[in-house]
Amino acid sequence: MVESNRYNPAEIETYWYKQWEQSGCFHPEEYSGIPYVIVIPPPNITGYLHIGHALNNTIQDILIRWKKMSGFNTLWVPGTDHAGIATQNVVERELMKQGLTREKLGREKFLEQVWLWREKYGNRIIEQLKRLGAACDWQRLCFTMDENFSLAVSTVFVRLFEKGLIYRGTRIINWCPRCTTALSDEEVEYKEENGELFYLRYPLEDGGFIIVATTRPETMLGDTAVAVNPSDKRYKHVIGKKIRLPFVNRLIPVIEDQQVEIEFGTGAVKVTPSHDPADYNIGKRHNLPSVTVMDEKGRMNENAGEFAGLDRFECRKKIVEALKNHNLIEKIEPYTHRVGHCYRCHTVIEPYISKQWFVKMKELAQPAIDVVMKGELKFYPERWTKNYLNWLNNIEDWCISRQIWWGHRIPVWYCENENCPPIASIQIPLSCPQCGSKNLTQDEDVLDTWFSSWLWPFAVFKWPKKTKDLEYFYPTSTLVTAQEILFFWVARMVMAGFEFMGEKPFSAVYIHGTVRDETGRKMSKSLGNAIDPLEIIDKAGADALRFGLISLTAFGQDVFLPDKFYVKGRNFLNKIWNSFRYLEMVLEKNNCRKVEIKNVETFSRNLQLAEKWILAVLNQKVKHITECLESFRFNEAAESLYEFFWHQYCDWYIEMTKRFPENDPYLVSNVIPVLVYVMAKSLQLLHPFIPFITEELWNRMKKFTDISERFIVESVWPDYSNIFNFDDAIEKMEQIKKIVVEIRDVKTTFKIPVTRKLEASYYGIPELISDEQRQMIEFLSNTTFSPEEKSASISDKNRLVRTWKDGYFSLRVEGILDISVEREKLLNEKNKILKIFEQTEKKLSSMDFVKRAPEQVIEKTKKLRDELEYELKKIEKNLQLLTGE
RNA sequence: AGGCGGUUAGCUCAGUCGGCAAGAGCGCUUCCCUUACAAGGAAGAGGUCGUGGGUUCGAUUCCCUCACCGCCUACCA
Repeated sequence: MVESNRYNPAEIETYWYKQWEQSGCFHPEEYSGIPYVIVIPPPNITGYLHIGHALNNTIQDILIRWKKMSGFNTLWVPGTDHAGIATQNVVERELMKQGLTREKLGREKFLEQVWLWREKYGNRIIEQLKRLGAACDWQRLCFTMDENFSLAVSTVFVRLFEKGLIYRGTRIINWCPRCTTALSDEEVEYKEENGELFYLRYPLEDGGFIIVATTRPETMLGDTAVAVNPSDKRYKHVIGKKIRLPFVNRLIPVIEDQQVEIEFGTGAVKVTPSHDPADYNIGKRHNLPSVTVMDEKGRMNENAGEFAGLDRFECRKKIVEALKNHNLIEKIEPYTHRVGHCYRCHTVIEPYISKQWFVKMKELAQPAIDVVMKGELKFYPERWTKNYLNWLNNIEDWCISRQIWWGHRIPVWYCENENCPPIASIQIPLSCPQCGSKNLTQDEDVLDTWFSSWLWPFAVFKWPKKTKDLEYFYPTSTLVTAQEILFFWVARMVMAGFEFMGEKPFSAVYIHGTVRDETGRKMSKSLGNAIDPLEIIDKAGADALRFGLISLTAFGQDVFLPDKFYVKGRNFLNKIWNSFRYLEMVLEKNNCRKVEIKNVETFSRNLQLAEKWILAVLNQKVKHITECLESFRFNEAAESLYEFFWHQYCDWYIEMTKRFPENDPYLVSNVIPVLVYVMAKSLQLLHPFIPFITEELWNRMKKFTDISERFIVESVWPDYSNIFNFDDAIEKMEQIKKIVVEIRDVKTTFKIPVTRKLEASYYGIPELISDEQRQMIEFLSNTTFSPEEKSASISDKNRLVRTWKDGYFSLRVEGILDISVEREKLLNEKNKILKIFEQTEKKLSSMDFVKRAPEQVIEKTKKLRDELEYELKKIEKNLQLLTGE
């Protein structure tokens, strides 16, 4: 063998990916057959491939490759998301290094910079997906800011606007003072924080105090009331009285509101309609004025009097100080509470009153609820259904305007005449339909990025154009995603699918787990706990990464990745590689030119036991693997294949075939074809999981087989076949394996190297009667067997006897045997089995059990009892033989 | 506060309909560089399946309690 005995993935992976891409084998052009379609959850253009992407895309790749091999016309549409806020932040940071800001540049120049950045880095993650092996159709690569996609976005906006489902309104929304934009409710992340609860003494106009509790004393400057619960007796006497608000000297009333909790704090709450969503509601109910005390950057504004100009947190300190000086703080308690943060920059969110665009969601949500209720759209695992429905049933309107520049500009124009209604239009309107004025200005804001991604499953096919792609590939089949974007994205896609296509966007949603580190935290760069998948690809190859990831990730379960998780995959690849080298060697030694594996008939006649056995086991695997894939149990499939290939095919079958001399007729006519056939089928079954090595080896097989497909992914997925239904062969082989293990065990017990050939004789062992079986046992246990006529005699220093069924075998050993080792071992074994035996006996002697348990179980238990009994007898006998007792 | 998930070998995880003598990989012990593979081979050790109840002939599996870990929803300032 010239080639390395270690598998080196680097070159092979690069080579094959290029071949796949150039051949266009992932690019369906025909609109025939049954389509199987996946749209990728589009990663951000700012993104790097992280381990979560690796898992997400490996799963999609497995599905696509398996379905393609199963005869579907498969399509996996890739693409990226423009990620408005995230991308704008990244580019702004770049600019900052040059001392520039977007304001200095101006909108147009700034957007030029973003596009430049996008050209340069926006496809970084796409290239990384290729390294993972993703079978995407790159010719259909899509970007949410493509011309077509933008058309889809404005079309959707205008349609919803005209339908009255989009409106503009002044409301309290989530505001990020760092990104200076509004956010939707979903874009706020709540984190538990250790803060303080301040008890403030608010002076009543006519003397005395009322004490209110707050976590945000700086907002007091915007207070317009103090509220108490109407049934709170403590405060009955102050209702309607006025409070002189410190620092700003405003007179504010004490009011009653049901919403106030009597139990919390002092039972009296300060009301700041401008800076708290709950207070906003109280304000609305009582017609309270709103006083905004901060600007868009989170700094105190002119309404904050002496505190104007201070940052909100700075102001908090200052105001607490000032309150203390005026003896207006009753007490301060430590307090943990949940604080909202911007999901893009993690700045503390400020509830803020502003004019924004909203989508009315209730009506849109209904079909998305119905389709799941009817079972026409299913979640795997099923439990997500509840989360999904719960969110949709309690849905709030969606704030879609963002005060940033990067994104789809809101397709609305305002007439110079303020009395004219806003004009929503796909094209730039030339004049105001109301007054005819040509002086129109477009809304400054852009749309939430998710307002484009919710159109993904049909916009990728160029909707609203009526394309062939759209007609044939929509609706898609399976969506593979993580739980984090169930609301952000999945639910909204379902709504959009019904609203604009009149049909669900996919019928199955597989939600996989989140990859976490060993402490249970999400892997993320900022935490510094991330495993970089690219590093692993460099080190061990994408196949190793994929295999490790998949075999550790159970159905919908989160996974804590240990840092060496890829080792299993790496070692497995090496095993496959070397077993293949062995095959090549055997073929060469036996001058095999062409093995016909396509026509099973050619080699499946007159098979001996071992060949029947491995084919039968393979046959069972084929069925099992397919079932696993159908139910998203990828880890089980991967594990099962691993076990079969390594521990059945390599450990036993290949080893067995080594007993034949070169050019043995049966070896050439049957064994080698079976070896090659099982290899080929295994490669196919493994291909969705580890595409690169299987492609390489598949192609190498063309030299000596009738394999002709260009790529393994174009071959046909193995099918269960009745021809290989050799159940009895499986049973017989298990017996043979047992004898071999028994003999090896004797060798190990006495520290005899496996390599040392032992002479042995036997009596009354049925497995040793057939030539084939005897040869296998002799070969695998490295012994020579000759029959004995008489019954067993006692073990002695040169001979060790072990019973087997009604017979025995005895091994001749040179040198001294330490009988005590064997004795101890047997005694231990005996104790262990005795316990289980007694349990089983007890079970069987119980009337209840015999009466109520199903027949099968009773049979099984009896069989177990008999087996244990036999084992015990065997050990007893072995002990006797050993000691002569 | 509610909902969901988890708790199985030293570590990371499997375990479908209740019927196992409870599995894997890594790690560990002993022996072996046997011409496919030391990223390997052979033989092993290691678990009262988080706690306490219940249902059942039988529970790691189903039900309830509690404990701890994690996640997701929620306007208690």
